[in-house]
Amino acid sequence: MSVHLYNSLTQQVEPLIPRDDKRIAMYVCGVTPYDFPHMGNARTIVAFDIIRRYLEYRGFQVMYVQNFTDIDDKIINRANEQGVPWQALAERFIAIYFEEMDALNVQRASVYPRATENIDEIISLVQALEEQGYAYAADGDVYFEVRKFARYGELSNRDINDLRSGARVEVSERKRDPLDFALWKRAKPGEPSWESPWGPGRPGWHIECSAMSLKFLGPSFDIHGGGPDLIFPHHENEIAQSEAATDGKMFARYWMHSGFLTINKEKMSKSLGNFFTVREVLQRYAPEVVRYFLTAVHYRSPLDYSDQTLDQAKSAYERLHQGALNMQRVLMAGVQAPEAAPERSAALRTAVDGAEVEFQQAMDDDFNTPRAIAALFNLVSEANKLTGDADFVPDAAALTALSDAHALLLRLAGVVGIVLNPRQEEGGLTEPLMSLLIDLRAQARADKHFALADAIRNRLSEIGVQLEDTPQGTTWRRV
RNA sequence: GGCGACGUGGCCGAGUGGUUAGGCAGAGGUCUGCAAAACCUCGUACAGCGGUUCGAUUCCGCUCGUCGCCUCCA
Repeated sequence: MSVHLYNSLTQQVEPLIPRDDKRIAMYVCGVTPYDFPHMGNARTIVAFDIIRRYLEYRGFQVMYVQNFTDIDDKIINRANEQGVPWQALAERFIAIYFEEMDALNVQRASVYPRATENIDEIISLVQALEEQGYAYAADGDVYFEVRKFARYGELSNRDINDLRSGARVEVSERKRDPLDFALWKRAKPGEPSWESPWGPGRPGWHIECSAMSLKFLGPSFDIHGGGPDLIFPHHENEIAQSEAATDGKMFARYWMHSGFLTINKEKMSKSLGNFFTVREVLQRYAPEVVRYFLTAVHYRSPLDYSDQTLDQAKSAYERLHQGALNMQRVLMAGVQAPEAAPERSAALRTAVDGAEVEFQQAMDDDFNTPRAIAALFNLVSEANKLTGDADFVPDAAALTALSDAHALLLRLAGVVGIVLNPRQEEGGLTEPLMSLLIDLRAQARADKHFALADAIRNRLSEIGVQLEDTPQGTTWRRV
């Protein structure tokens, strides 16, 4: 099987056939950096991070472009509220965006173009549309004439005549039709602006994505993604202006949209005010857990945020993490049975041999992460069955199987961005001190000084360190 | 009003025309000095009503319900 994905444009699952053999050109609408990223932003960005990672795992070379809308009403307004220059505001939140996405283990895109760095391209595109009769200037503004583009509505599956014209669309004296949208906005006094053939102004929202995707990826690039609330009008408008400007060349070949992050089953959004920022959530849950939470549900399904769903994600993540530690513990113990007993590890061997195929089949089917993760749980389960026996002493075959299982588990988890070996502080005193305490407790237990042994364990527990006695000795972890 | 998605066991969440998803929580048990971790066992779920079929949770229709888009929004 090959990679299949759901194309919003055709509303069905299709095989992914890139424009250029093993190379994939992918554009994802990024954020407007005027505030802290919220969990809804993270959901979409993580979804496309998974897609990108999996495509690379499958041997594709991915050119991944993600923009920043760094000039826009929201930025100007927020900067005015705070009394800071609009550039400084955007710069600040771009930096924060990177910090937080890094924490969620989001791989950097190939390029992060900004609207303000591509004003020339934007102006050229608007000019082209004007020359070809799709756009008209009006008093310093330039609008796209929607009714001139016959295929308008194809992505969002709408008939122009069904849209409640004027009822909820921005009404403007300068527009010929309420559906028309701004390509270029005349500058109001005091607003940031750039010189243009229509006078000083700034780009409309939609045009920047067309200009930047065409610039970096060219027409008919492979995948265009974004949040589901961008389908209409943003992506619809992108298609209209891009295809109108390129003689009808298909703009993007596959359109992909993530599902909403909801809270109490309602869409989480800034305008509803019911949002949680990534920062807030990271104060309560480890970044690996948050990443797991965002990864364990199919990217197109709604994902409900609550303490309960996060707690469940935490427990599930811990199981995977603990499973990896269990394997590692046996491998590091360096003990091997003199007698071969390959039948004991046969089940694990079978699981190891099948896991990657299961994982791939799941991911090939429109990036089905829940199924892919189930394959990881199976691996952990088989390894635990083997190492959990009190009388277990690994033979050579078992050590090989465990070593393979461990490597595979970490590698496949990594393909969907789940980190099972969180970075430990290096060069600190923690490790030697812990092993000292564990040795002292072991001695106390051997001497039947259980009160002392339990005191050590309890005091450690109070400071968030959990001791676990296993057949291979005592281990510890933070809780 | 137009368009669309969805309704799976206590919870989260895949999937399929007839065969165990997976996870969380819970109960019992094994191991352990005790605890934790781990392992074993336990839940016969697919909104309702019709239809197609030898057989439907899975296909079709209707009803009910939830949610989304139609305005800035990931």
